[in-house]
Amino acid sequence: MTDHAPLKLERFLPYRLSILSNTVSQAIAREYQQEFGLSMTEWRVMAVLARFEPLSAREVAEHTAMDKVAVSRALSRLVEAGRVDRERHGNDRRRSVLRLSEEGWRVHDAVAPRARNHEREMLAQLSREEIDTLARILDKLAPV
Amino acid sequence: MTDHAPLKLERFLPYRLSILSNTVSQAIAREYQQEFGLSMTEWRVMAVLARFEPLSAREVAEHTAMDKVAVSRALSRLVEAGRVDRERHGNDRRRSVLRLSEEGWRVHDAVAPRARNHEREMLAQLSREEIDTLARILDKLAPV
DNA sequence: CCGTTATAGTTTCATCTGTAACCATTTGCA
DNA sequence: TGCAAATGGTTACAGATGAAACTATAACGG
Repeated sequence: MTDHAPLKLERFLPYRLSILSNTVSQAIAREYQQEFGLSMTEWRVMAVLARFEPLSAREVAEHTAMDKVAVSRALSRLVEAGRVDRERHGNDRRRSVLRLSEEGWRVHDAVAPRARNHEREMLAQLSREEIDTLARILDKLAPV
Repeated sequence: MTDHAPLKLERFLPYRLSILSNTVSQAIAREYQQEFGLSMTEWRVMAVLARFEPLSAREVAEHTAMDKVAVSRALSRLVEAGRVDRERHGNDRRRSVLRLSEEGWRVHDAVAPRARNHEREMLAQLSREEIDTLARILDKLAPV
């Protein structure tokens, strides 16, 4: 047997990050799905529209770090469900002009507090100092 | 306009974690894929076998936090590729007995240092104190 | 023993995701 | 102008993923 130096997966940072992120995202996603029939991607699109509307699909993609195909699909479901209104841009007929509908706002206002709550529960396990450091780490490793 | 209190997605922790994790994982996955035709899941299975072999498929699933379906699929590709040897357990013929093949060890020994390297590059952006705190945070939020 | 229940692993199906190709429209510039 | 290149967005295809059903074997309780 030669010296194979196997990797300790459970100490390997990319692995641990992936586990944590999946655990958290799936817990949240499951809830949105069950109560509002809303996928994670759909929710991200709605959250961005709530903040910056009106936006084009491309702008939604920029804000959400999703690619344009994913955005297009999420939007077609949201428009179908009557949660987003889509118009054509007056000067550039390629662009869409996207806004939350009234129903979209209702869903947003129901989901947003729950989202915050999930984050709060997560952070409640950490000390003040750990929270600050985590924010700093994320700024360094994944600047938005 | 009523008070809609939209969510700041780019400050929302689950979102940021997901971005970071996906960025890191995809960068690594792409490399393994190109050079060894190895998916992330396959690599995880190999890493665990390297450390604990022989294992049954269920044990691999426990160590990797993957579900048994994902493990089964990864294993069938690895066995097919001659990277893992699969036998039946003597006393319990439901179980498989899994080990890296010689070829599997060769791949492992080529990939493991690269994996460590990725981690090192990532950590190089952080201070000693941030690294320690991050480890502590992960222990709290995603105990393995 | 024998029938029920549990376990190991695979297969199936429906959904999701990423990449590339595609269509329509607009822009840039010869 | 008018034609090539760029842009916004959708569609098509291929591979990945998760839940549930299924097969085979083993364990358990009367």
